[in-house]
Amino acid sequence: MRDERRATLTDVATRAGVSKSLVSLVMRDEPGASPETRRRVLDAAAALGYHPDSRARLLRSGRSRLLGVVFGIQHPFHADLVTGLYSAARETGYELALSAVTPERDESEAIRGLLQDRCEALILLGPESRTAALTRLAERLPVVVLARSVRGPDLDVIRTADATGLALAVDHLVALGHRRIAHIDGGRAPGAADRRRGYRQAMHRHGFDAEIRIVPGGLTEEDGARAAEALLGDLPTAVTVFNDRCATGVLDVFNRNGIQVPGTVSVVGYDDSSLARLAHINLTTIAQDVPAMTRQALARAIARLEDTPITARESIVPPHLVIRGTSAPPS
Amino acid sequence: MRDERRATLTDVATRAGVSKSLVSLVMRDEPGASPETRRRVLDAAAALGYHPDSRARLLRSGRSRLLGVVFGIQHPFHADLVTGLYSAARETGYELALSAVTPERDESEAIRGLLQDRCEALILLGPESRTAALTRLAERLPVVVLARSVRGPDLDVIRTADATGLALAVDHLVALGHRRIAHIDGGRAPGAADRRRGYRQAMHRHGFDAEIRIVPGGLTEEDGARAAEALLGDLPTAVTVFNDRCATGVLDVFNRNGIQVPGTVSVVGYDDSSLARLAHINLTTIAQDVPAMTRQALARAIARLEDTPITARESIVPPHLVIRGTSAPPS
DNA sequence: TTGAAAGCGCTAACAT
DNA sequence: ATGTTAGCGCTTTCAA
Repeated sequence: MRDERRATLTDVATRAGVSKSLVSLVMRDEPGASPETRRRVLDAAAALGYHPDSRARLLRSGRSRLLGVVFGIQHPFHADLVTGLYSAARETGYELALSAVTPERDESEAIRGLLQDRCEALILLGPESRTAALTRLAERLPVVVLARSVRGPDLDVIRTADATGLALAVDHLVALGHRRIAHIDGGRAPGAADRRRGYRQAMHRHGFDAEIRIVPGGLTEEDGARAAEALLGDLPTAVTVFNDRCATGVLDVFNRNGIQVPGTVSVVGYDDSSLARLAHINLTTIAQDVPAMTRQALARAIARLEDTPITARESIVPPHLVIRGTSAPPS
Repeated sequence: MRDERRATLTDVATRAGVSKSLVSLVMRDEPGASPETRRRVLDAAAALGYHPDSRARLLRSGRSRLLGVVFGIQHPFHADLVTGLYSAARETGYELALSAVTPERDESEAIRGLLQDRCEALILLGPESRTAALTRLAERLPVVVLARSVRGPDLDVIRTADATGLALAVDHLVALGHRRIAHIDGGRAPGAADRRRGYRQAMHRHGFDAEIRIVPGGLTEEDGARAAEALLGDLPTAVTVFNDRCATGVLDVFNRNGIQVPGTVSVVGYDDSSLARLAHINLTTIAQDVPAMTRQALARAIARLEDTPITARESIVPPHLVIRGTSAPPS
């Protein structure tokens, strides 16, 4: 069974008693074949279990219609973005080729794989590569950077207004009556600098310069746990955290130490990842607009490929606050 | 820059002043070209920035050397498996093609994509498809099922001895002095039935039939949290949980309710996912041998493709216990 | 509406 | 050691 050669276009043509060209047209849903022929071809194809060979197709047409996506497999928010990208790719005529960054497979390797697959454009999720490397890459093919802020001549960037996001968090907490608000940051992670700045500016705007307190954090639960421990000696009444994953580490340490959330300390995360939505976490957080971001990323990549004129290289998507159970007035 | 046509084999041949065949040989590192020619070709290729076109190559050679991998993008343990698969694929001469299952993209769609890419074999991580569908698929190409137990004529299965895993967990707890040990199960998830059975058998073996208590759980933090709440009214002294993710939900609810872990209740997870290893979670768990499983999965797929004789269709990898901080003698 | 022929970039079989 | 030829499965002229 497995050894039967796959059916080819020629097989279908023979069986349907027409030329290859006609079969080609029909398979691509192009006009130019009579309804009668169309039906015959379709029948023959079905009977033979024919599936077009994308490689040959692409080889001939000189295009792959493949968009490469580089993502961090350990990163929950990237999972959300990939989910969005798949949805956005529907009906565009382009396919996604995934390439994961793992602890043992770095970004350049992930990118190399996609280039070899002849992807026409690349979408990079929170890439760690240096700006110079990204710029060089963008000389070869369109590159869309998602969820990281970079400036490069040929780079398209779709990102959240991260500073605004943190301002929303601080404003929310201030509105609740907080003023001793700390920030657990993301270190050198993409977006961390902007979020730090947003926090600082918002605190300043409210006249709480004296309360500004930035604790070194990171992107993982572990980083959050460590940061929370550092906070234990001198608790603020509220904490904004770099991301949801880090925030769960914070919550965990607070729980273990009998610190009520939001009773004693309020916690606000960032990303609105699936983590935050879990009933027992129920984290107040800043939501990045994943559908908008992924739709735009795809649209941008395709526009570059099809030479559609584009004005802005950078697109900044506004975030919004999602109030859940970890924020309340100070006691 | 971007518009320059990519260099082809012919370009390199012209530039090096040799035939295409020679270039082809050199690029594939095959013997049959003089060192002098080899150098000239390599120089020319470098000068032109030539990269072989894998599609054309594969079209011609009739093979894609592509192994399709279907995984759940929201599933932390799958992330570990994919990481292992990438490492295992190094130096095999085969490449991995990833296809994700997302909330909006089901398994059959993920598989369809890979088939269209002309993958030669498929590796499915904890597939949800029905046995009949998997069997039908296996008629078309070699299929290796990872981390799920299925029986089908042409299916290769690599999985952990899940019943043994739960026996290890129960034995460990019994050795510590526990006898009121509950199990939060995984419902209909892959592996759940075996783990339930392992729990039941181990309890029976220790003569604790009267203490057998199975609580409906699931794969997510949420499921774990719900199950833990169900337990609150009548706490056992120890709980074995379907997987680590679910166990973190359990831990969280216990923390919130002031229940000491492991003081009041011991908790043992399953998977040894990156989650369990986090310092602040520090979960005692059953480790699946990811390197062994992924190495075997790859080897099996390749063996099928190369008609290497294989005796067993099913390979059962032994798990082992990883003792961390969530298990201790009952108080 | 249909078909014949050329060729995408490459490898394989066969010459030399 | 090197070159020539044919053709993988498809799309794309172009002609009928």
